[in-house]
Amino acid sequence: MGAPKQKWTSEEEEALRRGVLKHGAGKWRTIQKDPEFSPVLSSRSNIDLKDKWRNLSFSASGLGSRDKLRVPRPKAPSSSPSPSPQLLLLSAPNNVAEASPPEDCEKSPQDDKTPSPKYSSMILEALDELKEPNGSEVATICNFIEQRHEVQPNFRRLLCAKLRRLIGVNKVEKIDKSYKLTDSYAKRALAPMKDPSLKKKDSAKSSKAAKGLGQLSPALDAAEAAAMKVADAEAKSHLANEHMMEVERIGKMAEETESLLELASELYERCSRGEALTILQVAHREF
DNA sequence: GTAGGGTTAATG
DNA sequence: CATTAACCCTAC
Repeated sequence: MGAPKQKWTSEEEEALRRGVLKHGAGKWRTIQKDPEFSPVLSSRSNIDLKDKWRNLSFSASGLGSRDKLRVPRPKAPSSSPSPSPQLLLLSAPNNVAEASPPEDCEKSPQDDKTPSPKYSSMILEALDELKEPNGSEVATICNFIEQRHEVQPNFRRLLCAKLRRLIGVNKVEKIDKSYKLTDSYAKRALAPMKDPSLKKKDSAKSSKAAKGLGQLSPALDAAEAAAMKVADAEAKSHLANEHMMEVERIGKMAEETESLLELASELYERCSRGEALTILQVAHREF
């Protein structure tokens, strides 16, 4: 009818963010009924909240275009004072549980009419198979999948949405125009690592080291740097005794890197919203 | 009620 | 013509 699309206003978006901070992501109905947000979100359903949060999350986690601030909001400090000073807790909506080790690696016979089952698997499979160090562009992925399975004519369009979704769960990362598997996901997906004979570790981790890192976010840079250090340390330690120690150290590093990334996301979010933070606050996590 | 897949209008 | 944001549908 007369309303093609009802775009979200800054107020609605703000209410949603605060609602999630208060009640947590997933409690859409609760947020929508909360007297604090209900006036603003009256025209939105709980599903609308969920969808909007999904878009927001993907935008936030999709690091790549940080130059473009998505805050056309006039931002009036006088009328709309900074929201809840007490919060935090909610890290980012992006790092959700990605528990799916036994991801079905179904071959999906092309003969079988598989209308909906696991396009995600095909994409991950394609990315894994292509192994492009710089990532694969959508056309490549599309082509690859088309060769293995019958897909619908509008598959390319679906693929874009699918990729975005995979990025949302940190299984895929976007580099410029291309997509590739995330380090963390690739590691667990294609590394049984079951070598009882304990072969010597190959130090072929230069795949991404030599690549240009300029377009990655600082947080990811840190992750990459940590990964490189880990790899380096791994190559250097030949002593069998030290091996275990290294493993533990690596695990710890990975942990720290992850939390650092989380922190970076939080900081970036806040800065995007116009909040000012001091180094001291950051150092003491008092924000 | 929620999560996720999928579709369509809108925009660069 | 590719991508995004809002919307819709279905399974759990």
